[in-house]
Amino acid sequence: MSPSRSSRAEAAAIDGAAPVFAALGDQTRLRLVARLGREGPLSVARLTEGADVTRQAVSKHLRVLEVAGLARGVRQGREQVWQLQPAPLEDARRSLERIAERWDETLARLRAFVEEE
Amino acid sequence: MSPSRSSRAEAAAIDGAAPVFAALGDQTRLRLVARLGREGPLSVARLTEGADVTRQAVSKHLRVLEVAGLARGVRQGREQVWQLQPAPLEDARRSLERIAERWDETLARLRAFVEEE
DNA sequence: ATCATACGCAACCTCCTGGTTGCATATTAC
DNA sequence: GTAATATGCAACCAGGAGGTTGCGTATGAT
Repeated sequence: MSPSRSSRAEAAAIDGAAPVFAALGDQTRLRLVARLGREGPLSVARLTEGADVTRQAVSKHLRVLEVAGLARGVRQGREQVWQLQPAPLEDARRSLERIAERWDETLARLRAFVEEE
Repeated sequence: MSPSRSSRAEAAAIDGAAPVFAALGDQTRLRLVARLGREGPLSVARLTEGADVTRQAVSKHLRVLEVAGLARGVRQGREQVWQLQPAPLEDARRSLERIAERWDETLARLRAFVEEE
């Protein structure tokens, strides 16, 4: 296994994170995610209350979240109930952690380099 | 100060996070961020090597990152050197943490509710 | 049986995004 | 001074994203 810097696996993880961030990168959608986070599984209708767009728009956004793996919807009677899928959220969070951590290392290296002059 | 659930401040934090996620939600851009994280400040030219798009495209992406507050570029002679701006990255990470945490609470509540039946 | 509710599908529209190419400009190298 | 390098600016283009409206359909309530 190659050393810590820039492994294939890490590059793949980063590429995989992009769609998740893209899914989170819309205000309406991020609000949906936040609401699902604190109010638990919710139907499309209930999610539409409080969102300032049409039910159709909400449905579309939920579909996008589903494709990104961030949420899942199941039919219950005549309503479809959506819930968060925490795994990809965690992965995304870890990606950010890695990048920030690397940046700290980089800054330390640069400082050391400058001080050698 | 209001209690922990859904404060104005938190809502604002979430809304503010969306543009950051949007900026990270593009593969080319996320790769740039990752590279800046591990290789430190880099010029546009050096960032273009290794990116599979034009220098112009890279420049545009850097501009987007700048608007989102994620990176900053300074002129040094004839080249412009870009570096990461870790604060918004941290904020975004914290937003995800909050959502995940809330989700855990929600699940716990639901489990308790179901068991009461 | 009828009515209301909750939803999906499809068409459509507008605007933004990611990308390119061409040209102009400032800086460094020779 | 001249050539090469590093970048910015502007125009342009194709496609996708977010949104709406209209309609159809399944489920639940009365």
